Amino acid sequence: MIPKKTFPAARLKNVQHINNQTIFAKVAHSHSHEHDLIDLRAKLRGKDRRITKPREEILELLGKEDHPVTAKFIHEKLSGTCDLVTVYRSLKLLESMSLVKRFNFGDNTTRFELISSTDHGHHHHLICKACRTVVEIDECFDPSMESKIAKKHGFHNVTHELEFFGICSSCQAT
Amino acid sequence: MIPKKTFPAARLKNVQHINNQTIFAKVAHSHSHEHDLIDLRAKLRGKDRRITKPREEILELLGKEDHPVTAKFIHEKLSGTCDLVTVYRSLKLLESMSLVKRFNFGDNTTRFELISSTDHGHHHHLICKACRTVVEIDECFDPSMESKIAKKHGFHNVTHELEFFGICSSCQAT
DNA sequence: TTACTTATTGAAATAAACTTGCAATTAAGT
DNA sequence: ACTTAATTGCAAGTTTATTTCAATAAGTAA
Repeated sequence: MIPKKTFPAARLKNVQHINNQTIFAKVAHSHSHEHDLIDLRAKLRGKDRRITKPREEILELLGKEDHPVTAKFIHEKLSGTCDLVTVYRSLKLLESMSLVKRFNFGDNTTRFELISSTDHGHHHHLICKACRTVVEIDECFDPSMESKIAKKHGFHNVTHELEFFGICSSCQAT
Repeated sequence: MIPKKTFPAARLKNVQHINNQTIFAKVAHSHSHEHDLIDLRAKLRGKDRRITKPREEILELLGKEDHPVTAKFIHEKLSGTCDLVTVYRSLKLLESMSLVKRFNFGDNTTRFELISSTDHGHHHHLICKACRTVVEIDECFDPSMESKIAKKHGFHNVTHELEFFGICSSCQAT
């Protein structure tokens, strides 16, 4: 909410700056890129589900993105090929098929990211509170913490969402 | 979103079950309870800001709650004493004064919690994906991880949001 | 290919969360 | 008590996401 006001332009255009981290991510993605479409076909087969142009296009677009993006962003990028409603519906489907993961960076909009085969979608983000630049983070804490918490409170299938927030180097200057 | 459909009643009533953890939290809160109002007065003084009934009431209500609650929930609890808009505005003010913290559990609604003097608002939650029960978590990972990430990417003032999700013991049965 | 079945889409309406503008109110200094 | 301006309430407006339903198109079988 705070950055929404302070940097409307950045939010509107959904700018996501490039740095070493993201370039790396981009390379990693383009490798598994066409594999995702095969995955889509495989998962849809024999399930009263259909392989449609919007679904393929959204998956392809996500494959090219370095960071989680909003439904609105996808719709704009696809400019006219399908309705925003279809984007929402497709993302929900792709999520249910574990091809896409949903993120929330605290600005009241959901972002979606392709689940890469390497980390199974489990990684975290470092977000600049000023300009909303996103950096992908590989590090994670010791998984024993999770199982300890699960055991302590009698929960099963415990997972976690972890995001880091701060001020990036270029925003520190200004 | 998924639990929204599966358990509409739980979400509607904003049910938050009681267990050992939450009872503990309640006790801890009621101690610092009146201290928060003093805090409010101190922070508002000499700043062209006013101590108003809605602000006091919201702070008092949050002091009695064990878990983050929505603006809507606060408005309903306060039943008619002030408008929902005022709740939103007050929460924003209280947040800016570091008296309240904003949380996002991935269901498209913001929840607010009083920042306790003991942990300075830094703690995490374990949320049941089925019934939305919330448990307060004291554990956190080694802070060196945070500084490492900050340094690596040239970020300053790095903080984090960490939430755990799973299925609670009573939902496992059903 | 053609026909058939039904999942999927688009468009409009709806819902929910949150914000904004403005006149009326009220807290706080004098 | 008077004055000033911060705050509130109400109505209207945004934004994000979902639902309804007729039209479309994907997959299957002849």
